[in-house]
Amino acid sequence: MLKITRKVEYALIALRHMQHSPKGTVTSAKVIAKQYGIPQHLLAKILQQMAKDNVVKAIQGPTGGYKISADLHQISLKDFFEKLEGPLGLMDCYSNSDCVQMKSCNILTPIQRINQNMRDMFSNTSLQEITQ
Amino acid sequence: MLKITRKVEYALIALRHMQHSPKGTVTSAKVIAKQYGIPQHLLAKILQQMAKDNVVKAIQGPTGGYKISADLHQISLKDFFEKLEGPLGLMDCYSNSDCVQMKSCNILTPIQRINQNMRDMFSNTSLQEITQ
DNA sequence: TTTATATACGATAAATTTTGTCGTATATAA
DNA sequence: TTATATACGACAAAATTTATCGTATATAAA
Repeated sequence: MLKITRKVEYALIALRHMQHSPKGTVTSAKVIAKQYGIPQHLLAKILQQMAKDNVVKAIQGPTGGYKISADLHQISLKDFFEKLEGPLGLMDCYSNSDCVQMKSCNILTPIQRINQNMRDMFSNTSLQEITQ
Repeated sequence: MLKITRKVEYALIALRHMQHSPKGTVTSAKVIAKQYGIPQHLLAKILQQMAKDNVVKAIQGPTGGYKISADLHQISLKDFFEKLEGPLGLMDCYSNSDCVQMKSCNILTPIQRINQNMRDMFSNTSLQEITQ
């Protein structure tokens, strides 16, 4: 419980790797996958998604790869997580709302408080802080 | 990602229910299960575990059930979560440590910081605050 | 003393989510 | 033209979560 997924983990590893590469460098999914023992195809898909989200830029063809295109200071961890995994919440009822127990649920409000704390925490941390 | 499990959810619901019952009352798993639409057998097991953890006390036989036995002010959400689900960490490497990528992992330190923030947050919240 | 109702607990099954693979298409540098 | 990269949907495997089942034991009440 309360774990980040491999998807997010791999994304962070890739970002941090690129952040520490010489400026202007393009890094292929293959290189990162090998270095960190990540399934190459899987990492590629994650990088593709980040490209769609305008976090990285993809360069095709041989000598192609990815490079960071966003200002990581400007992206909160919350936004990053949500781009990759959807709405952030301790329970599904926050994003889903089709819970039949809604009416009788007695912990909605209290959980909401913790939830807000968590969201605040991730809102106040930038991607840069993680990958720097 | 970053979700609490049903197990924890059900545990909190049960605790909150008991907390709001007249003092000295014993509540059976059945009653709570029915009221909140929780699988009865499953809830029973969770309550049994909480009994082992000395959070509630079990009374056997007909008219039996459970009642809160601990001072919920004294139990942090972190301890409660960990009693039910084991060590709390954003990634498995904190509890597991048999990760082959350990050496090459580049996000261990940064993740550790977030992790600590999360643990602090849950350490500084008492069960009472949730169930009150 | 019998019966009904509760907890106790291990085994197992179902469901869901996460994680990873495969195949094919397209772009492009050499 | 070829080799190597991204693009992307479909699918499969694995892991985890969630739920069920069966049987035993305790005990209050009839």
